[in-house]
Amino acid sequence: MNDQPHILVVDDHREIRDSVTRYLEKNGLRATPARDAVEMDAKLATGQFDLIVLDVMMPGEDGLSVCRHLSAKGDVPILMLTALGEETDRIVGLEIGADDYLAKPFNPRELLARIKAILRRTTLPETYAGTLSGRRIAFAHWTLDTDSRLLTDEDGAQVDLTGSELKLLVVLLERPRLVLNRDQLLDLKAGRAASPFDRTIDNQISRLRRKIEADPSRPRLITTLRGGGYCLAADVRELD
Amino acid sequence: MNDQPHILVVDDHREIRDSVTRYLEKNGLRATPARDAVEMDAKLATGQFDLIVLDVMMPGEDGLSVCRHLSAKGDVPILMLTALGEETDRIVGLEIGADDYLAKPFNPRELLARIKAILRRTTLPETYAGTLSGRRIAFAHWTLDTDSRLLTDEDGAQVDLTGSELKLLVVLLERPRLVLNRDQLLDLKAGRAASPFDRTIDNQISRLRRKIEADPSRPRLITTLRGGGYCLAADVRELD
DNA sequence: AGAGAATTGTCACGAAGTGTAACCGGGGCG
DNA sequence: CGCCCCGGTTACACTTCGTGACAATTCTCT
Repeated sequence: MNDQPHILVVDDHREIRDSVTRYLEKNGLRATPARDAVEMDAKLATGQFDLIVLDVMMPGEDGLSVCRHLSAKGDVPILMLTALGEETDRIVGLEIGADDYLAKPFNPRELLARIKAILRRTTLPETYAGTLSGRRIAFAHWTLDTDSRLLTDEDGAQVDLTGSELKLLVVLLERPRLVLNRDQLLDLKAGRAASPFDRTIDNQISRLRRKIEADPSRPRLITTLRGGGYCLAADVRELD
Repeated sequence: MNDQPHILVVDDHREIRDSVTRYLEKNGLRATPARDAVEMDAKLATGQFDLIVLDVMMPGEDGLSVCRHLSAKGDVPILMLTALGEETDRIVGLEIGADDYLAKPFNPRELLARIKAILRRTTLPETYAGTLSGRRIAFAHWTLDTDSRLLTDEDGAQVDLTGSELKLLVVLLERPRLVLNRDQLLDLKAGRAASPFDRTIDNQISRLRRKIEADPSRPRLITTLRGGGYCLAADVRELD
């Protein structure tokens, strides 16, 4: 069981990425490197992170832009890195949602200190209270209301879900078209690791399909990838 | 069974190209040589690669320019080779998107070590079913929906595909009228190399034909080129 | 707190998907 | 004309999945 804070290090320079990752790990944190915005998104989708260290200057999607997106969602704190030591950049960074800022070149110990400071400020157990309350999510011909645990058809037919069916469905809905294996699903849904030959998720999927698929023997919404896992094959949009 | 990482080695010097290719293969990787940017593009189109080793100095399109294009697409990591050991080049290389850099002349073992390091970092948890999700593709008298894995006739008749039939069909649909041999098909479909006497693809083709050909004993859509491979003989258009 | 109901995890068995081997048949070439 | 190479297809083995049954756990209501 590993409940150390998990840090995602996003920087396009290998040396910085790797040395930061190693340094954080040596100091008792978990750290995962990502090369750019694309890789970052992939890792965010399949893992749980407590903080993102983000370089401002990156090819592809720029750090500032990434930061704006992330902080709009607002669920993971951000520490920005930049080569420019100018005050204006600091202001801009903090304005668009970063939680702190550090100019390159920096002392790794200072980085660590700031990471810990942010974690102290932000570690509150509201992590997934937010994801399961007061949301309405539409996908395929269904609308899900997370408060009442009720799925409503476009014809008005209603199905209610049990707690764990709801969690599993939300995990899938938050990652449409992404292939998730049983380990990841169990981790994201229940926060625990799968034991070998664990068929829990299969069963949950089976029960969920019985409720949401038109023909549960020919699933179209939740598809199976043999040897891979499961995938929500539908477009999803959040209502408010 | 071979799902070793697949490396594309791009260098205009035959000796380097070949010795690197051989060395990587001796050490348990798959490696394919390419002489220049043109050949590289061809191989990328008909194979699935996990990393590209790219020489900076090349006739035709220059390595730096190639690298910029590739990293803009951003789906295959790059290790740059250069004869110049200057720091500026290193920075430039990394800035435009290379994942690592190695100066010639280099020790093959160091190259291997760096390749493995990049692969460790970039092997994502489980990527999008990317090309397999949310698409509708029309060809001949069929329409394929990749989400539901369903082929629909113009009369409305429907056929279900299995996961691997779908993958194979999409590989073909993305390369209409191009002859693909068994190695290429297996690489593109499953990311692995064919073992000698591997009849996997023949079987998949047979199963696919049974589902999509009007007369499976006289295939019109997927034609065989004796000694060559298979070819999708139909026009394809993507719907949205 | 305890009884009963609902939910969830585990086990087991059958079904389906996929790779491998073997056999068959056709066409080209000597 | 017969051999041989190559591809088509069938059969089968092995793995992975789906799901009913039941046990364990949690929830609810008194």
